[in-house]
Amino acid sequence: MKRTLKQLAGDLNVSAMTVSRALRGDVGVSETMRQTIQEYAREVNYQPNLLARGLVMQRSHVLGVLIPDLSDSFWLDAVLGMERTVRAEGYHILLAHSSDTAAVERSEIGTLISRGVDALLIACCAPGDNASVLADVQTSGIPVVLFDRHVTAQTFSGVFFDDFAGATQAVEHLIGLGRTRIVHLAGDERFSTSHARLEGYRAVMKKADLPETIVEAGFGEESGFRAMRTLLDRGQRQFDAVFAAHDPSAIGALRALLEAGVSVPEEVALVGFGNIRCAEHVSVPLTTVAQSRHALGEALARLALDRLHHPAAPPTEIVLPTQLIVRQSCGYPLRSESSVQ
Amino acid sequence: MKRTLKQLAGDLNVSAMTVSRALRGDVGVSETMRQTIQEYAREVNYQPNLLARGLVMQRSHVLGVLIPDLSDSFWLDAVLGMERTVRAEGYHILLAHSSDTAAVERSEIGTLISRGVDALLIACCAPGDNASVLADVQTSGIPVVLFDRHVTAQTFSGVFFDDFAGATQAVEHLIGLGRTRIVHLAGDERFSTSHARLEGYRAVMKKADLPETIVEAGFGEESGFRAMRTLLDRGQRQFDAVFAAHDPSAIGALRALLEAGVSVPEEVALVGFGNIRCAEHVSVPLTTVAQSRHALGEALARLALDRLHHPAAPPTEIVLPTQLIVRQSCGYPLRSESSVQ
DNA sequence: ATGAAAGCGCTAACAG
DNA sequence: CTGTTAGCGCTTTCAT
Repeated sequence: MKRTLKQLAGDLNVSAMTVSRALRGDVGVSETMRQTIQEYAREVNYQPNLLARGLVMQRSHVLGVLIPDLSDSFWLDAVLGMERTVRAEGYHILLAHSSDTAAVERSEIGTLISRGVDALLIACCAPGDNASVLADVQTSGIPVVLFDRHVTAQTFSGVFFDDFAGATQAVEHLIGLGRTRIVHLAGDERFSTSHARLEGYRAVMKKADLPETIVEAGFGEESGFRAMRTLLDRGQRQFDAVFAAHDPSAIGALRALLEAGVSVPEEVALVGFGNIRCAEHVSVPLTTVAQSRHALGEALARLALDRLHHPAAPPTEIVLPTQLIVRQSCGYPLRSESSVQ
Repeated sequence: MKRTLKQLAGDLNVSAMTVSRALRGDVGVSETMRQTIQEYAREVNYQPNLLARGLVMQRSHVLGVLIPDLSDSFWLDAVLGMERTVRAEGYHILLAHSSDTAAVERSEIGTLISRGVDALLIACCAPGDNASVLADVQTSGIPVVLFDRHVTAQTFSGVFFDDFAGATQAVEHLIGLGRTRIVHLAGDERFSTSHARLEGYRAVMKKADLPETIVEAGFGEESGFRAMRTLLDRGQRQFDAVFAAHDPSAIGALRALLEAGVSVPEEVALVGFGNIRCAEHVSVPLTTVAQSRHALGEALARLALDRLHHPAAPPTEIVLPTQLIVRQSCGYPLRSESSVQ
């Protein structure tokens, strides 16, 4: 049976207010009374109704997190970081996902607001379409903080990786290993991350006075595979290295290369971006640019909580560094990672 | 500014009730009135307060899902299946995770209840410790449905895979390929899944009159690696096949085998369980027992919704089949999977 | 230190 | 078809 505060009060012959105060550790209750009430509450396994509390307090202690895709561990790892951070402060996370669809994103934003979230933490899948919606939310008094993907049309607070620097690091590494004809498998340019990685590649190639080859290769393994097949089908191979904007497309490209009899890294060096779990397991362990997803989540959660307490603070962007993880696919001297010790 | 029903009513000079009815498409509102109200609501971007609605209706249209671990894509895929299924019926999911800790699990159950979830969908991480808590929840009128892991002490409704049959399939396949000295890398026996897989192995081995070798190898890659190292360190190798209760431990074992110079599948055949994403990417693509995670989620969601509408229905267990995915690690004639088309 | 009254935003039940 | 009253479970404010 679900018990209410009033029932407890009735059982103990005190007022609901006294029970409420005792249970929350509020002042104005005698020590003995508090003891009695808390003990009884535990005994009957009383659970406060947080909907009711949220209604009257106008604060649910729930943060709404909206990500593009539940099946991408990148987002989940970030959410895990947020979760750990906010749990310590008594907040919970209501997780929603947009399936990378602008309309769904809009409707999910609405639902989260409806459910009374205190702030909205969002990796926006449709920066173009939904910027104004986010602005509305912000205006209505609910803090909005962005992560990983920028929304250019407006200024929001957020936490992002230095995708540009990560890309330059990767490409410079390839050049340092003597590669000169480097292809970039670009992601979807509508996302700031893909765009920044592309720009990083271009900046380094330009500075080194090397010719740029850019192929749109999306996010996935299949599109990476197809992009590489297209490149290979052009006849005489005209590249000795590949920098992919996303690990899955790097892995797809790797498969296409190996199937075509091209040796990696001897003939073609390969670097990805993201350090997904499979990256170290694929047939040629993948060199890649790693991002600390937990750090992303933690920083974002802190930013959101800060905005909750200081709603008037100016928009703040936090930029997190990336790290190049060198494995075999880029042509480093071969050494087994797991043979350490 | 967040608007309320009453404000809308004031703006339009009608009663709150009329607005409420119009917005929910309830009967008893003239067509023109409905039009006017809906239009105005859209214009001012009204979002109903679902906390308030939930409070009065005693039904939040939120299902609480509790999983052991957010970073395991197995659970997330199942949640995705649930999400798709319940969204169509206007329900949302409040996701919580226990970090595989009994105490956290208990407290999360409490929080979910506090947040007014209509049902609890749980993959219990501590079947022993928390069975009574779940029973209490059930008694309090909130349907409890289990998934993947059984809780033996009580009878609950739930959806499970046929782990026993999956294991027999795997072991029989190895025997069919001529292997006779088959080792089982067992998971944690406290979980019904690990236990069922072990029993499946034992049943087949017993029936075939083959000697059993069982090694505890936990869930992870590292523990699988160590278990295999221990086996190999015993000197003369005494097995020609390995059936691991979990893919990660199979992958760890694979690494140990290859590092020790044992060829897979020639000298030792290997079968895992779970078909994790990396399974097909590892250096020797892994034969494994696959589970349809989305099917799990969908079946569970349906079961939960059904229990919501028929609270008195007797406990029902749904058992889902598994499927053996044959790749190279078990010694099937080598053929590239990806060369199709 | 304790209690009574009022109301958060919404809907069920009844009235007109 | 529309409005009024009451109350979901809780907390704030003001009494006592």
